[in-house]
Amino acid sequence: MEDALLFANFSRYVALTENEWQLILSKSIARSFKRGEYITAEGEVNRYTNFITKGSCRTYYIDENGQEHVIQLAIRDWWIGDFPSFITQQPGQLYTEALEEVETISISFDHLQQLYSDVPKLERFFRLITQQAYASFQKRILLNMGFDAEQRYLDFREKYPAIENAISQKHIASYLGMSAEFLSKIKKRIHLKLKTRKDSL
Amino acid sequence: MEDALLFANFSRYVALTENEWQLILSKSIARSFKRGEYITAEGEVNRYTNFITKGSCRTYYIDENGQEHVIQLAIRDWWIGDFPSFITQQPGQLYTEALEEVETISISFDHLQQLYSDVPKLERFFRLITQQAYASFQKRILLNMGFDAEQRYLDFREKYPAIENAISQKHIASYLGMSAEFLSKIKKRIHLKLKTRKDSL
DNA sequence: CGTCTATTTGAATGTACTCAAAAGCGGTGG
DNA sequence: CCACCGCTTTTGAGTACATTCAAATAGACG
Repeated sequence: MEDALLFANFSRYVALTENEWQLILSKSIARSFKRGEYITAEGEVNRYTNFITKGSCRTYYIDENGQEHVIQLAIRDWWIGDFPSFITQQPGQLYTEALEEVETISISFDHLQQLYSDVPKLERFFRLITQQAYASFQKRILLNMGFDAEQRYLDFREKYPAIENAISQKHIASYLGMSAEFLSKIKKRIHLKLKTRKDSL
Repeated sequence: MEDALLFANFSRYVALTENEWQLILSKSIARSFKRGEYITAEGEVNRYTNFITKGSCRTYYIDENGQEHVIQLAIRDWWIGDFPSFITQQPGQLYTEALEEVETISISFDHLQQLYSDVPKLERFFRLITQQAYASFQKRILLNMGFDAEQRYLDFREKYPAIENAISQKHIASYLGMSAEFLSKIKKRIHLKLKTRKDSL
């Protein structure tokens, strides 16, 4: 039913023929996860690349002190998973948790390799979205190094308003590399600034 | 002369025929840079993807306060450039500086697009190395969030001993997201720890 | 409605930074 | 061959941004 969303996603980079699209569909499966269930888990091989058609997830890892760190947040129309594990087909380090009822269209590693051969455009598609993801990771590193917590939050809010509404501040704070308490303090500070500005007008 | 190094680099992921290899070579050019010259610069479109055959570089950006932040360090047998600018062919934000005499084998964006069509294996190669680079960026974000400055330095030293010898501590500190002074203090602290441990044996 | 989790707030603390100055190192020219 | 210059590294003192811990409040879900 949500196939159209996936088709539109592909169409941003490649023009698939009806045959190619049907071939891809025939190798795809629908999966669904309840709130709190895991799409990937530490120590397990991530066998699927997952396109979210409904719900939201967070991908995180747990450091040696038991602390969770959110690597990625994702909502409808995004691809999600433990990418390093998927491409190497080795056990991964990341958990991907459904933050609510989640539905995906997923392609297994083996099917994807087949599809790369049968539908070369798909190889192009994944090269392009990986390059995009790489570029945005680079921007994120850049952002984490050059900017303080408040600026990082403002940038995030501007870039992903849809995520800010869908996902709890706790996870957003972790994604932004700060404590939940500190994010709360930042938001207060920003409110005060805006109010002060209005008062002085 | 250093073509063999590039061929070996390709061979890590794809098996090229002699014809394919010659085709790639015919679209490649050798470039060289003196110490201090720029391979990419802010505001310019990065027209080439560059494979380093000699020397070392750093890729950095300058934030709004005029501070430099090293995104990437690279030596012989690595690919370098302003990736986001290259893939979009839009003006970039990054400087790539030759830290000493540097030689590269470079392929222009246009030639590369042609080669993707003529040599599908090349599209596979770049998909694979981009995925690798993506995965390593992910690890870097993970590392920056979960670990303090000392642990990040120790991890770096273990992972890239060749780079630690080739490139000044100042740039390494920047790459690791800390001030040069602080890296110096960390190194002293590590020495003291080792000495103390020896003394107590 | 009650419980469980998320968010807010405050106080004390710490990690890493800035600034300034001294010491080390490498290259260049007299 | 040595002296000087510029750049990198080291060291110390003071500071700031962000954290941890604890407690109170608010919100979500059954």
